[in-house]
Amino acid sequence: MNVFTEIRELVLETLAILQAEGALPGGLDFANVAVEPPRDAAHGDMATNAAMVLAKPAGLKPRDIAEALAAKLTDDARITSAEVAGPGFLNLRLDPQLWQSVLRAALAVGDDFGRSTMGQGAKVNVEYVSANPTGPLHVGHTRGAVFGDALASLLDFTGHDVTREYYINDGGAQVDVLARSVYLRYLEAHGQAVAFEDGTYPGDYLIAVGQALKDKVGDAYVDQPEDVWLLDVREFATEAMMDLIRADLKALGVEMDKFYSEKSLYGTGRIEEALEALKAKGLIYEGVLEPPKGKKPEDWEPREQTLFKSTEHGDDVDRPVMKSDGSWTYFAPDIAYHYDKVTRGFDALIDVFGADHGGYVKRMKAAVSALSDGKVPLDIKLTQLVKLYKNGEPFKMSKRAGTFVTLRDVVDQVGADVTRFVMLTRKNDAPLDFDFDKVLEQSKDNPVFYVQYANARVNSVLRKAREAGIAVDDAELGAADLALLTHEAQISVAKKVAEWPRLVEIAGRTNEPHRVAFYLYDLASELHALWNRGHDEPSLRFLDEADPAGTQAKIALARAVTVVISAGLGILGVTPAEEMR
RNA sequence: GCACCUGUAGCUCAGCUGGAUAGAGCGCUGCCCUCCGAAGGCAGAGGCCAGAGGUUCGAAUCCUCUCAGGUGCGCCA
Repeated sequence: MNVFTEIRELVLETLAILQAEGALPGGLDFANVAVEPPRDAAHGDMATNAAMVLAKPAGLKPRDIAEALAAKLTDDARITSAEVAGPGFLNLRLDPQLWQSVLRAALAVGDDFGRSTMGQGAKVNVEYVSANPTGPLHVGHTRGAVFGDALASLLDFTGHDVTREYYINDGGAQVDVLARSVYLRYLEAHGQAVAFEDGTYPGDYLIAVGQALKDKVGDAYVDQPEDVWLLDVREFATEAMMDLIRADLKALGVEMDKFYSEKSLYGTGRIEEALEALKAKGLIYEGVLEPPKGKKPEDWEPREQTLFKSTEHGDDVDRPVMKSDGSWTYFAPDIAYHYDKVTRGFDALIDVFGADHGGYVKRMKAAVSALSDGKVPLDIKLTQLVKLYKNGEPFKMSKRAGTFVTLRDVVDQVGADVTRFVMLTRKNDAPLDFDFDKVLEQSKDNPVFYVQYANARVNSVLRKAREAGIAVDDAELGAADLALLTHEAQISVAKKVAEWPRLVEIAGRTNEPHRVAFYLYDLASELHALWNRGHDEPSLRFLDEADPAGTQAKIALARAVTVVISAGLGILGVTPAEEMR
């Protein structure tokens, strides 16, 4: 249950009554009427801007509308007071039973508390990671993987039908480079001395692949020309790399619904089909592009290419789909891939790219807009760079990969849960500092720990209550007399719990899973604060063996907090900690 | 040159399709453990929300321009 939408419904109904009675003119648009938690708790439990939003179109003074609305709202049992304040805010105080019912709802539905039907089952495709199959995943991919995965979970939680998808770039020149690199390792496995020149991948991770190739084909490819082995080795190496990547993703707890191969678009008419679709709309032509300004046009020569008129759909310049030698640019299969997504019937597409692909956003949006006649929205989320630190010092290099820090380096050192949480404590479009020491620190400076600690504290109370013979299973807590929770510190925690369903919808609407992480930190903070109030006011301690009924009520509140923490961490893909070690 | 992202406390960052006196952590100052885990909590100091215009009842939030940082810009993906 979302108490904010409930009260908003009440406000809208009341406004309609005022209209029926002639106190408000008809034909008003209520879309901008909001019911929100006030910034300052002293203002009450909720506030609505209805009077201010409607004053102008209604031709009335905000305070007059607010007064009329207030008089009627207090007729509802849930509203204990309604006061007009400031420029026309209406501050509402709510019956404490409302918070009690929220807690009971949380205990009743568990991890599904806050789940929303907002998305109405819309089919959404979230494409993320999509790293080239040429090596292990590195930190940059890790952030994209964590972000995309949490976003997908968030959308699922808000009522969307989500498909998690990985696009395998196995069709371009980079997989030929991979094949040649593996071939060198293969020769090496046969005892030959090899040199890794520029344009090959020297990483250690290919040694095993070269060996595996030897095990498979023996010496059949030794000292053979490239055209004998290239296709086969490419296939073999790509498979090996995808196995590696799948294992990396698994180590992070990411599971894709679909892996889509770029290669499958070639030679099957799929690219041609997609471009025909654009051509039918008059968006494909032969032309010559202007040279880019500012950049040294050293070897620039005007060339006629096949171009996509992306400027018709918001891009800055038209983009080539075919090179001057007649082969496809990388953009062409990408168009075909997105065409495929559109024809699979998705209502919305989301691509998660690294920030270095920012220049690619407009053309991709233009392509999807053109291919779907503007019907399928494409949102592209860019994840910014991750800067690594250790002991406050910049950290780099991995023996295993040669030139970059891998996903495995990170997960092996700090664990998947910490990696995931930390990478979601920043907006996707802000750079992220990741300090190997700090993320393992056990202090409130470390949000992962802080949230997990709150969860562990509650579990500790639950254990002790059971030892004391007090019934604290969710069903029993749900039946507890929650009216005993009268202290403002307790109500404050309950209110924070009640904000969860609203927070979920905001995060889902904006495609911003980081909001969940920040909310969880706030929620944990409320719990810790209440916990420490027990020092000064023993009546606030959760466990009081002399007062089983009060204890049940207080533990019900604490348990509701962990229900939300569990639900929130579930979206982030993090396992709640039962106890700290 | 152009496009996109970013600019909020000394530092690192939140800020809910525009709302009331702009928040948190770190650091700094002072408090709180005979008491469920002090791995915590409370209080205080600290701001021209980069700058200038505009839109409106109301702007950190939307628009325009300027400044600063980052990323990218045909025959690499």
